[in-house]
This record gives sequence, structure tokens and C-alpha cells, in this order.
Amino acid sequence: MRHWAPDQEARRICDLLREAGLRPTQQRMSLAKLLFLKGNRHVSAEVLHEEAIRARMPVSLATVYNTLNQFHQSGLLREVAVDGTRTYFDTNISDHHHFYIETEDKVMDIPGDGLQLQNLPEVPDGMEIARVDVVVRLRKKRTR
Amino acid sequence: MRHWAPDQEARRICDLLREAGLRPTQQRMSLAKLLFLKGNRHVSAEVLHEEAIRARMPVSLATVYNTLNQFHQSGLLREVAVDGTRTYFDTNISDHHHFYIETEDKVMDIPGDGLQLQNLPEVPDGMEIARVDVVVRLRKKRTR
DNA sequence: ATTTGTGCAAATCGTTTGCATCTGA
DNA sequence: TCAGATGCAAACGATTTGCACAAAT
Repeated sequence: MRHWAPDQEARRICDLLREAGLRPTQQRMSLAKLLFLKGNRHVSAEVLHEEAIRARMPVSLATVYNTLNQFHQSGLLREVAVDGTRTYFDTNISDHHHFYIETEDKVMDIPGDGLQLQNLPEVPDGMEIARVDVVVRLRKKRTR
Repeated sequence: MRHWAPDQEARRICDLLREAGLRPTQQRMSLAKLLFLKGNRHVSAEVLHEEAIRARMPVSLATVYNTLNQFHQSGLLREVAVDGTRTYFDTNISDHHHFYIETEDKVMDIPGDGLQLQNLPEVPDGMEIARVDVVVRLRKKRTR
């Protein structure tokens, strides 16, 4: 599978932002490239910020936070609630669930659509289901 | 169903703490009573603290945090990772799942054991499942 | 008497915000 | 030009921690 030429990549990302109603500024372009040009990703603000700095795309941490929230509000990213302290965003916005490796603060998609839920419980009166999140928490297998 | 007399309640709670390997201090007794004498509860530190104050059982917020963490480590409480920036603890430590009403910051047990998971995915090498958390996020039904 | 827990205030962590400055359309 | 975006630092809320004091064994 070939990669696009840099200018084509840029155009794609630019269109992505415009379609989401966001002005394609330098910082947003940089972050969007990091996010959307390498398959599914699960990032925290901190991690994305470091990555941007390393990639010589200087952005302030505040802007990373703001941008992630904007991308989320525009439907480009999905928020993943695994662990209370950090917020993760997932570039895969389709309906799916997650593995979480607590000791490594790592989030992974659960592949395929194999995981099924049965007997969804009755929902309290006047309420409806917004979403069902399944988190499969993993730990290192104990060798004995 | 009758309640126990206060001194019997105290004895129960006291035993509970000792069995967990925790010294039954005043503060721990107070908090344990609030937690374990009224059925299943889902509390945040802040809420439990306010409750203790109201019940004339003065405890500092720091101690509430420490105590909740100790109870959790001793297996008396389960941590519920819903979402938001708050940590919730559940007095029901059995295997079950949760409703979460985002607009009200409210956690509820999903009643019964009806909810089933099918086709649990294969787990990455060297890993095993520590726990599976299902959070059914609820919102108010849109009236149209 | 010794160990352990408590309260307070300060420290920390992740995240948000106010505001002056810059930038893209 | 000018709404909107950015960076910085300060503000923030939830939680943790250091340390002097108090309580439990």
C-alpha cells in the first residue's frame, strides 16, 4: 500500500477540516496529520503534544487540548472513557469497544465486531441508551 | 426487615474493618457505617465527605480520600470508572455492570445478571482479562 | 510505648480559561 | 479588515502528600 505524496496528504487533511467546519490553520493541520494519517490511534493530549514537538510541529499544550476538543465536537474523534484521570481520543469513530492495559495506560480497539451484548437491561423510565461502552481490562498473565 | 440495634451495627462494621486488616478508628467506623449500612451505594469522595459532615461525623476530605482508597485496596469497595473527572466507588463488589446518567453524574447498578457478553475477543499474547466493564450511558428520552 | 491514622495546608496532575497577539479568509 | 485561532500563564477541580499531632494497640 503506497502513501500519498505530501501535498496530496495535505489536501486531504485540509478538506477533512473544512468539511468539519474548522478553519485549516497550521496547528490544526499538523495535529490532524499526526492523527489521521497513520491508521487508528488512541491518544491523550500529553502524548499528542510530545509527538508534535518531536515532529517539529510546534504547538502549545493548550492548543492541543482545545484542538482535540474541537475535533471531538465536530465528530472527527471519539472520546474514550477508560480511566478517570486521563482523557483518550480515538480516531476510529465507528461503533466498537476497547481493550485497556492499565499498567501501560494503553488503549486498543477490540478487533472485528465479534463482541455482542445480550439481554440489554431495561432502561429507567424516560431514559434511553446513548451508548454502551465495553472496556476489557487486561493484565499481564501471571506466570507460575 | 428490622434494623440492628446501634451497638450491633457498630460491632458488625468493626469486624468488617478488622477482617480487612484495618484498624477500626473513629473516622473509618463513621465512613464504613455510611457506606455499608444502607444497601448498595455509589459515592464520590466529595459526596461522602458532605454526608459525613451532615451526619455529625467530622472527617477531613483528605481522610475520606485515603479511607476510600484503603477500602478499595482491601477489597471492601470497587472502583467504577465511568467517565468524567470524578472517581466513584461502589459498595457492591460482585460482578455487575452500570448505568451512567451523564447529565446527573449518577451511577446505578444494572439489575440482575441479565446482561451477557458474547464472543469475547481474543486477548493479545501474554495478557489475560482482569475485568470487563460495561457502562450503559443514558440520556433523557427526547420528547418529540 | 510504639505503631498507625488524622488533619491541615501545600503540592501535583490533567485540563480549562482570560487575554493580548497573531493569522487566514 | 476582522472574526477566529494561538500561546502563555494563571486559574481550576479532583486527588495526593508531607509533616506535626492524636489515637489505637
